Amino acid sequence: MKQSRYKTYAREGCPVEATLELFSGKGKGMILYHLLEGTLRFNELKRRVGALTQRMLTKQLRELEGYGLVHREVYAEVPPKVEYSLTDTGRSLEPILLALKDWGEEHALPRLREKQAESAICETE
Amino acid sequence: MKQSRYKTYAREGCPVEATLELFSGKGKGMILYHLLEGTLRFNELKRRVGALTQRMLTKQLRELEGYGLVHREVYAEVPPKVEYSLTDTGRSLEPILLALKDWGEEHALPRLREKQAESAICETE
DNA sequence: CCGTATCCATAGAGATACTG
DNA sequence: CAGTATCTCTATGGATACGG
Repeated sequence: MKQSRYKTYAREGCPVEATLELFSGKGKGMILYHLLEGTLRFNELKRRVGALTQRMLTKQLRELEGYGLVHREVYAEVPPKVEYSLTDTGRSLEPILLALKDWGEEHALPRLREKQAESAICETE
Repeated sequence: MKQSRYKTYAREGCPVEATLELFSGKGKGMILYHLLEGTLRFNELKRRVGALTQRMLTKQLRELEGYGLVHREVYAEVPPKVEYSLTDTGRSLEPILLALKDWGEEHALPRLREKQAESAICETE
């Protein structure tokens, strides 16, 4: 009855999809990747992540915290200071994040540039 | 000026996000994962992927084809026969897919079960 | 067998303004 | 500094039903 070396997972409980869900939502990949560096304050993260609105950054961070991947440390100071860091579970994603980065640099980015070249007619501003 | 061993990527051109975009859309992870097995016909894929409607499966496959990750081979027969397989680029995602699967089995699935236990009050049907 | 076409509901995300 | 609060728009995906 051997028909596959890979286990067949249906939707409920597919480990691939379950893991991908952690990254679903704009910017989660980037956030996690930048936190590999170490602890970052909200605005440091915001600067690194670039094109994410404050609202979105907050939202994604809360979700990541909910997953137990990110730790949020609030300091009772004025002005306010909040630091974000990876939990152990979050850090265990490092191999995945680095693999995503490597693949992207090798395959995805070159294509993006092609596409940008195609549609370079617009938005030269 | 060393401040990070990791390069700082803004949104445009972040390789992590660029790679993640390939997986965005319901079922893409699962589809790619199952195609690691080898060539599959539409309905074989449908069975493995389980809770994906025909419409969605078609849509995701078209997008993956568009990314150049999946090859679609149509046979001019009656009844129709269409086979899907990974391109070389698609196959190069294998390390990522396996890493996602391994992480999921170790971390994500145990949590899912917790959550399901919590909300087990509803939908026992 | 392998899809399209259509309609509809919801979740995701942008812009912007305000606050402890 | 580090967030909420709205309000709006679009993209995503489910449920059919039909077609080559």
